Amino acid sequence: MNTSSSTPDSESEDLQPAFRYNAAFADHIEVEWQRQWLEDGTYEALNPFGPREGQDVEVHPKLFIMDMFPYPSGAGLHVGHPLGFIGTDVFARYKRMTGHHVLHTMGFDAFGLPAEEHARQTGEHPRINTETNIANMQRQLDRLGLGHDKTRSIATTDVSYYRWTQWIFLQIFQSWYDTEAARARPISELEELLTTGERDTRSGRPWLEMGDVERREELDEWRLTYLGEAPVNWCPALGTVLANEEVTAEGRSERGNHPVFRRPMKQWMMRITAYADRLLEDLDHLDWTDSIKTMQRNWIGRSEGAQVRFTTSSGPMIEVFTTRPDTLFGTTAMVLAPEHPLVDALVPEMWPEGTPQTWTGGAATPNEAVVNYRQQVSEMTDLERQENQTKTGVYLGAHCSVPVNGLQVPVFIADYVLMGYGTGAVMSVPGEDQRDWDFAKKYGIDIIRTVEPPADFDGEAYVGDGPAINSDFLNGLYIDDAKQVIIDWLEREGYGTRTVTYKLRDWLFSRQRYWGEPFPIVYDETGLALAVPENQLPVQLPELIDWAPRALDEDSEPEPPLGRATEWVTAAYDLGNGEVTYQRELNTMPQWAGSCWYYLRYLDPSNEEQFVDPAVERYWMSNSDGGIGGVDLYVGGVEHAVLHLLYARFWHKVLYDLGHVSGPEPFQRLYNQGYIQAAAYQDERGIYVDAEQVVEQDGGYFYEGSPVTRSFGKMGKSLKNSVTPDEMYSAYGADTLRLYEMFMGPLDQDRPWETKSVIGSHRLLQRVWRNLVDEHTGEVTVVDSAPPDALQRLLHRTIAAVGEAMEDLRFNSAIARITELNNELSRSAAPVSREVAQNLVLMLGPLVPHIAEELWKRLGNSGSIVHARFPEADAAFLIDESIELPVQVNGKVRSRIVVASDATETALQEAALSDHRIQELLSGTEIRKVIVIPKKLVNIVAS
RNA sequence: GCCCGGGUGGUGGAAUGGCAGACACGGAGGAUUCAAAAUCCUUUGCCCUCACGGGCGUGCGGGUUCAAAUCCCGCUCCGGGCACCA
Repeated sequence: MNTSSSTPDSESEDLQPAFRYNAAFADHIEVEWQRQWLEDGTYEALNPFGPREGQDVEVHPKLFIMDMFPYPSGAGLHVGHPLGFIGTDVFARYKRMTGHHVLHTMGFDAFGLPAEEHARQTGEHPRINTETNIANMQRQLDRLGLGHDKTRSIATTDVSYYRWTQWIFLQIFQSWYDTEAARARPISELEELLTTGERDTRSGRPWLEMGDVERREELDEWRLTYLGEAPVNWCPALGTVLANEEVTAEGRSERGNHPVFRRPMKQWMMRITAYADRLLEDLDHLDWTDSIKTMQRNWIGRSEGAQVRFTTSSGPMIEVFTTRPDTLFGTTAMVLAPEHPLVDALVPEMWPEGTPQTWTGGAATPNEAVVNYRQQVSEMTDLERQENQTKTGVYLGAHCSVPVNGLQVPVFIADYVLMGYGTGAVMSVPGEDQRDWDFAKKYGIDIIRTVEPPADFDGEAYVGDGPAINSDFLNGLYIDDAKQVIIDWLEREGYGTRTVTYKLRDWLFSRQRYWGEPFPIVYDETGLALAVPENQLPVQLPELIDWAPRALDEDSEPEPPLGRATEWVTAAYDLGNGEVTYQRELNTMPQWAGSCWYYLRYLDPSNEEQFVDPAVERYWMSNSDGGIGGVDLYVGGVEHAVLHLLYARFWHKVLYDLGHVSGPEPFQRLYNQGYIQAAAYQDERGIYVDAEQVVEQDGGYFYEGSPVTRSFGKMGKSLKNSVTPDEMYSAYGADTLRLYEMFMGPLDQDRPWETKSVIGSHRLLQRVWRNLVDEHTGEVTVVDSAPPDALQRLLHRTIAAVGEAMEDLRFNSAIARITELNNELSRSAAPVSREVAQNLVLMLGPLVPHIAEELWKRLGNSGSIVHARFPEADAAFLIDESIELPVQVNGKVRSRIVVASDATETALQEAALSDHRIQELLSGTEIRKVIVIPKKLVNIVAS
C-alpha cells in the first residue's frame, strides 16, 4: 500500500502540534526509553555476594517482589493478563524510589499440555513452540515498560533450571519425616537409627536380619516421596494416558471419542500429609488474606476426634472415626462404605430372624443384597451420587456392640459413607447428624438424642451445643468437656484412641506426559527405584519421540509417552558397583514442580554449583522486622489459593528442614489481584457476537441492528470480548494503558474493562505534558520562581497522600490525588514552578515511567528517574493556619466556620455557637450538649 | 448446605465512626472553529422550590452512638470456593 501518506488520519495528525503527547509520540518515547533502560541495565538488582556482587547493596533495605509467573500461551496476552504485573511494577518502582533495594523479575511456567498437543498436531518439537510463545509474550510484556531485572529471568523448561528441579526431587527422595523431631531428615540418618535399633522398622523385621533388597524396600516405605498405585485414564486407541480434562463427561477421549479406561499405575506420591500440621500452624505467621488462609485450612481439613472400635457379631472389629465421640450413647446403627474391606467378612449366610423387608433390598441372603447394592452403586456416575440426596443402603445381617453401653446395633452399607475419608465407617447417631437422621428415618432406626436442644428447637438432627442427655456419666456436660471425658474413658478401657484426621491427601506427583521434567530415577532388576547421582544431572528429555497415535488393544498396560523413546529408556550409571544399565522412570513431573521453587532461582539464576547460594538466599528471603521471612510481596490470582501455594510451601519446608533455605515459608505476604472482566454480548440464538461491533442505543445493545443481551465474563476468545495490549499501545501508548489499569479500581477487585474510558487516562497524561512542555517547540515552560503558597500546600498534601496510597497498593487513589494537583496547574494560566513540576513528575514515575523519564530529562535532570528519590512531604506545608469546619445541629451539617487550625475546644464551641446561621436555627431550642472534635467538626445537640 | 468476599449516582469507584459521592467515564450547556476533531470552561445523586433554602439518600429491617456507607443483630441479593468429610 502506498496511499497511507495521504489518508485523512495522517493529515489530521499533521495538523497537531509537533510535540503534542499523543499515541504516536508516546510510542516514540516509550520504545526509545525501553531501549535505553536495557542498555544501561537500569533494572538489574545486584546481590551482596557472589557473581552478581555489587557495592553498598546492603546499605538499602532489600525488597523481593514477585508475580505468579505466567504460562506462555500461544494466544498471546489480552489486557486482563498484565493487571497484576503492572501493579507489582508500580509498587517496585515506588519502593526503589524510597530507598529500597528491589528485586523484581519475571519468568515462565513453560511446561504443560498445550505445547505437547501442538507437537502432536504439527510435529513441531514442544521446545520450539514453547520458545516462540515465550518470545512473543516477552515482546508484549516488554512493550509495557515493566522494570524487571531480565538477567534473572528463567523458564521452567530451561535445562539449566530443571536440572535443579530434579536435584530438589532427589533431596525429597532421600529424606524421611521424623515425627518425633517434627521435621524431615536425610534417609542416611534413618539407616543409622534402624541399625542401632533406636527406631523399629515398619515391616516389623529387625533391620539387622534384613538382606539388601529387603532393606531398600524398608527405606522406600519411609521416604518423603514414594511409589503408590493410582488410577490413570488409559486410552488404548490413542496409545496414551489422558489428563482428566482430556476426558469427556461420558468417559471418552475428547480427541477422537475413543473409550477411556481407569487403570491403576505405579506413580510417585509426595508425603505432604506429614506436613499437614505445620502447613496449618504456620498460616498464622503469614501476611495473607483471611479468605486464602481459610481455603488452605479447609483443604487441609484437620479434624480432631477419636477412633472407636466396635466388636461385631461376626468376629472382626470395626473401627470408626468420629469428631463427636461425645454422642456415642446415641449410636443406633453402624454404616460402612459399600467398598469397605470388612463387608465380606461380616455378612452371615442367612438373614437373622425378623429382619425387616426394607433392610434386605429384596435379596434372599445378605450376600446377595451386598452384591446387588454394590452393583447398583457402581452403575451411578459420580454426578448422580452427588445429586442423589436420598440415602440408600442395605443391612448386612450383622450386629455390632456400642462399647459404652453394650447396645447391639445393626450394621449397614450405604452410599453416603465414603471409603476415602476417616476409616470408611461411621457410627450412626441420628439425633446429632442430619445424614444419619435421614438414613434412620428411611429404615426405621431408633433415634436417641444425646444433646439437649434448646426449648424452641423444631429441627431434626441437632448439631449445636448443649448439655449431654441420655449419656450416663456424660450427662450435663457440654460438647467440649464431654469429648474429653469420653475419649479418656475409651483410651482407658481400650476401646479407642484420640486421633486427628485430615482431608489433605498425599500429592500424586507423576504425569504421563512428554513435556515435563524427567525424574532422576532409574530401576534395577529388583524393580526398586534408585537415584541418579547428583553429578549426573540433568536427566534430559530425549530429543525426539514419535507423536503419532498408535492403537493398542484394550488389555494393554498404560504407558507414558517417554516409553516410545526406545534408546532413552535405558541408561548406564555407575552407582557404586561398576557401570550397569538401568531402566529409566518414564513418567514426568507435574507442572507444579517447576513453580514450587522458581522464586529461589531468581535469586541466583546462573549458579552452576548450587540451586541457590545460601548467603544470597538468606539476604533476600529473611525479614528484618520480625516476620517469618520469604518473598516480601507475591501477587497473583486467587485460582492458585490452594494447590500451587500449598505445594510450594511444602517444598520450601522440606528444603528448610534439610538446611537448604533459611526460613520455613516461601511467601511472607500474598496479595490476590482481581480479574479484568469485559462485557460480552449474545444474540437471540445465544451465540456470542464480536463485542467491539456492539453499539449502545437508548439503554439497549445492538449488533448489526439486532438487539443483543449483555453479560460480563473473563476476557477471551470464547466470549469474543478480548482487547489486546497491542491495540491499546497503538491507540494511546503503554503509559496510558498502565495508568488506566491502575486507575480502574483497587488492585484486589474484579473490574469491568471499558475501552471508551481509557481516554480519561490518556487525557491526564496529555494535560500533564501540556502543563510542563510547549507543544510547538518541545521546550519546557517551567519557571524557577517559587510556587504560590496555596499551590505549595496542595503540592505537599498531594505528596503525603500519594505516598500513603502507594504504600497500601491503592494506586487508584494515588492517581486521583495527582490528577487534582494537575487540574490545579491546568486551571492557572501561570507557568508552572520548577519545584512543582519536578515533584509531579517524580510522583508519576512509578505509574507511567516513560513519560516521567522523558519529562525528567527535559526538565534538565541527569540520571534516570528510576533511581531518583520519591518526594517527601514537608510537614510545615501540611499544617494550615486556618481551616474550615462543618457545624452540625443534631448530626446534620448546617453551617461552616473558619477557625485557626490549633483552636481550642472552647474557642471552637464559641465560634460555632456565634455563627449567624446556627444562632437562627437554635433560637427557641434548648442546647443539651455540644460535641467538639478539634480539626473535625462541632455538633450541637438541641431540642 | 457450609466457608470466604461484596452490594454507594447513568458507569468505574472515593470516604474504615466525624462534611457521602473525591477522581474519572458518560450526559447537558457554553467558548474556540467556516465547520469538525482536539482543547478549555460551567454543570451533573434523587425530590420540592423562580430562588434563598429544605427533604430524602450508601441492598432491606432493627440496634449502639452526639454522630453509622463504616460497629452490632437479623434478612436479602450477587460473585468465588468447597461439597454426603462422619
